[in-house]
Amino acid sequence: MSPPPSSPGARGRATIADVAAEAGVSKATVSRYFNHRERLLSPDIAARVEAAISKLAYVPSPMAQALSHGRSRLIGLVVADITNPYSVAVLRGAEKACQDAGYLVMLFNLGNDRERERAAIDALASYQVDGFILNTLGQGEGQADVHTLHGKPAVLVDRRHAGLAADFVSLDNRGAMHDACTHLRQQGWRRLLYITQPLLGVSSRVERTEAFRALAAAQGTQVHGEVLELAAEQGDEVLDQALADLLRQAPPGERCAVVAGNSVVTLRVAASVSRMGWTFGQELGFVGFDDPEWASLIRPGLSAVAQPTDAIGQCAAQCLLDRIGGLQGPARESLLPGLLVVRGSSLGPGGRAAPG
Amino acid sequence: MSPPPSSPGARGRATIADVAAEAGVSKATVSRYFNHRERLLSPDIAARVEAAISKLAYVPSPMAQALSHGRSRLIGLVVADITNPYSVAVLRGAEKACQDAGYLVMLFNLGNDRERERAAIDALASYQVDGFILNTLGQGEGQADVHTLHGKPAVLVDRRHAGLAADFVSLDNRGAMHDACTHLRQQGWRRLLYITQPLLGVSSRVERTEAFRALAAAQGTQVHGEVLELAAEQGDEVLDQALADLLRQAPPGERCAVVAGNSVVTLRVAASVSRMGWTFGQELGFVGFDDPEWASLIRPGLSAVAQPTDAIGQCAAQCLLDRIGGLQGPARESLLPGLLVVRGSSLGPGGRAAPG
DNA sequence: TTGTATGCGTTATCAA
DNA sequence: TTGATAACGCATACAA
Repeated sequence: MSPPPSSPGARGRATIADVAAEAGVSKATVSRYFNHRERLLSPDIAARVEAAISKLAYVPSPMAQALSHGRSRLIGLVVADITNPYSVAVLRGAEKACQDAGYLVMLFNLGNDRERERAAIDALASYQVDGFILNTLGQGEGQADVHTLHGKPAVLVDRRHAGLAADFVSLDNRGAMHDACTHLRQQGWRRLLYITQPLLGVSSRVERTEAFRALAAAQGTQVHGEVLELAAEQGDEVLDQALADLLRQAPPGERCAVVAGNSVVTLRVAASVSRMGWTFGQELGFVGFDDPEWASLIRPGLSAVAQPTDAIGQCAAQCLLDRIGGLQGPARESLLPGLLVVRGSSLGPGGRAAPG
Repeated sequence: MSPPPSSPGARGRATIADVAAEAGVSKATVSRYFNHRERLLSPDIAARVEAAISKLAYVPSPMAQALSHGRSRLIGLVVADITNPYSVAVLRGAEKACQDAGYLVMLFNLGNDRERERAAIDALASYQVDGFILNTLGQGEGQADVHTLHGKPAVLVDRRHAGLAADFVSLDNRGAMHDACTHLRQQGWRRLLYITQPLLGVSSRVERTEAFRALAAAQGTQVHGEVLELAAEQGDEVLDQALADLLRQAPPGERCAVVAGNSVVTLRVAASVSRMGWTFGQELGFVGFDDPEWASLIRPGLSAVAQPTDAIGQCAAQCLLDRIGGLQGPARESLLPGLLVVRGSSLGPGGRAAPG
């Protein structure tokens, strides 16, 4: 209530000097109260400092700390496309983990403009972020290399980076593809078409495609596998034609199914099937990567490999915090398992779907 | 190539002192080059400074600038629930506008925990953000008041704040509800049920509900309107029962339709209709607020009021930047119009849907 | 155990 | 027009 000595609150918040004056000690002592508490501070002094702090509602300025000590308690998060539900889901997990650890997240959305990746990292670095979480293309003009990170640790999410020896967190793409294809084969779908967005060197797309090809090859004559790269620019007729071809070229009695590389593809496939007047699980089997909220609304329910997006985000954040904490050693790799959710789209005629 | 005088790059990036030494001028001169360029700097000195800057790839430290000058070029963005697609869509527009203006966004997700609103703002403020974009509940323990904002300007998105005289940007809820209800009535749907998430004092929900009630009342005997608040905790049977009741209680020949308050509700209604074995546009008419990407996949297409989320985000950011730029005056209010997208779900038996 | 002095990178005030 | 110098808020050697 009574105005403290050095007029805090006069222009903004109380500073360490205000607290020092209020407690009748030096600024260094107040600083020590926060940083080296028990080790070197006498109880009575500590009590006085504490009283002054709570009286003035003093909170240290992270900006000033960053300038002085070098640590900002800021995490830079670069995301290729915030429109992508996957990015958002990961973002959510990562942001929560950072928050819990006392870090704040600075966001930079590339809007799928790979040329801005470098600029994004530089901008974030200029704010002295303690580390990066990167979910980007990892290609193009301003490709990131070790030097780009300004000596700060980084963790890659979902997409590997050619010249970047950083920790990596992602879905176990190979395992997930295995689960999806095995399930389809067991349900009697013999002719598989994998549809993906254009690979463009994006590691997750490449890995899934390669896993699909490897699985089809390993099945020998039992399974016939093809791959279609479908670009956003390509009209719906391209997809419609591809699906029609798939069924037409199948030998009599060989049932056809589609595996979609992500929910963007799933959406287009669902629209196409609707246009053709087909029903999933009848003319065409289906399993998609990603499990969007509307998957169960499409009759008779779309089977999907659900990604543990929240866990991926939290794991990424934890990895990074470990590194910020000083953890040394070679780049680590965390591959989290997906969860196959079986619905009607992938069941054979006599099959039964799990509830939901 | 040759090591500059004061060893830049030795420990991190070049500083203003390095540039000053390289150019043979004082730090103040270099600072002036950035802040008061043409006004008070001789051409030859400016040229020398410029050369040194590009040679050392010098970039001013925003942290140091913030400490000294008070401006951080940081925007604090508090969002109630980043899981909500609406929040993300707005976030996207806002982040882009901020980026274009040279601002970076610090993100804080409340995860629907209204008690953390205060903590969120404080945390952001401690980083000296220049302003806030708030999409929160605006209620609960740590309710925000003017003092909470630490003297920084703020803009409210989608949800008004009781004790906060800040600019406000949102969908024109009344207009959108008018469009939705008028369209339904014109198509012959006479018995309307508005389903919303629990109001909880959230202004957008309250406004839509009030608008619905007002419209129904204004229609007199032509339209019968009811409201259902559906909580996430309530089981599906509650919704199923409500829809069944709606139809059962309708006089013979009076067709029933649902208006959904947002895409969360839309999802549940679609699931319920699926469980009942109904078809939209037949047993039940439908228009929903928000136009999710899967709206056209639900047969025969879900009619919706699409929000201009991107514009809302950009408008919010621009409002805030205006204030940061010093704009005075009373709180402004920007109500952006929604776009009614008509699909099969709201058409009468003889109606024709717009393509898409 | 505590206080003094200095640096972190920048801007602003005041002289020159 | 340019240069010293003092903040900005904090942490840390170093001295006491």
